[in-house]
Amino acid sequence: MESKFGERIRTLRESQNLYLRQVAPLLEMDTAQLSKIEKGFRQLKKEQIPILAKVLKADQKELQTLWLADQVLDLIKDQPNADEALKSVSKSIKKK
Amino acid sequence: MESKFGERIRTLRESQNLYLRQVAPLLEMDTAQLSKIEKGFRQLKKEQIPILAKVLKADQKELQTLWLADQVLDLIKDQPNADEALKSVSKSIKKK
DNA sequence: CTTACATTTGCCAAAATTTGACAAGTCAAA
DNA sequence: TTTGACTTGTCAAATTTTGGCAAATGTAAG
Repeated sequence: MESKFGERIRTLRESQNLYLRQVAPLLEMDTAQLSKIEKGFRQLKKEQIPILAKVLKADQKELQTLWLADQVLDLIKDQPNADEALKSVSKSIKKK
Repeated sequence: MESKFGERIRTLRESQNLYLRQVAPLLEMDTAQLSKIEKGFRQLKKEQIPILAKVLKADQKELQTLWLADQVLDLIKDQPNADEALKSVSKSIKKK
């Protein structure tokens, strides 16, 4: 599946010697779900990012960025003209 | 709602003096749906872009790019760090 | 004002997708 | 061969998206 966000939170979790079993309940899910999230098979709800950032003592902004990049990547994968579309989007948001 | 894709196909349709009633059946939908698509309340299925490009004598690549940009824009709107996430995605796809 | 016709809007149920929960599975260490 | 961490598969529930219809709106003509 491939997920930068998932890889990152797994690294963070492991570096703090936390088990899925310990983290999952704080996000109100079971270990199976969190495992899938770390492997990129499921998405964490964006509202849960701040909670996870706190639990993992991570920078919330970093996780939000990784999370969003994963979503975008998933959307555009296999799409033609993806790079051009991205450029145009970048312009659009700068105009806001 | 705001949709570059919708605005574009409406312009194309009108410039050729076609009615929703004439175009919608070619996409196997009713006028209400196509109206919503042009106004950005609904999304055209990406598989239908080539059909529409042909009907409207438009450049398929142009429509695909507009369509994808709309999808991305919808995904990232109101998200923090959107520009940073986009940058990172651009890098990712160049590595493929 | 009435008709005609293009478009829009609102609503609801059907279809599709995502999610949550659980059970069973793998794997490594002891 | 037992234990504990993690993974995988399945299935129904929940959520989101879609399709279709009917009624509303807008506009131009008669």
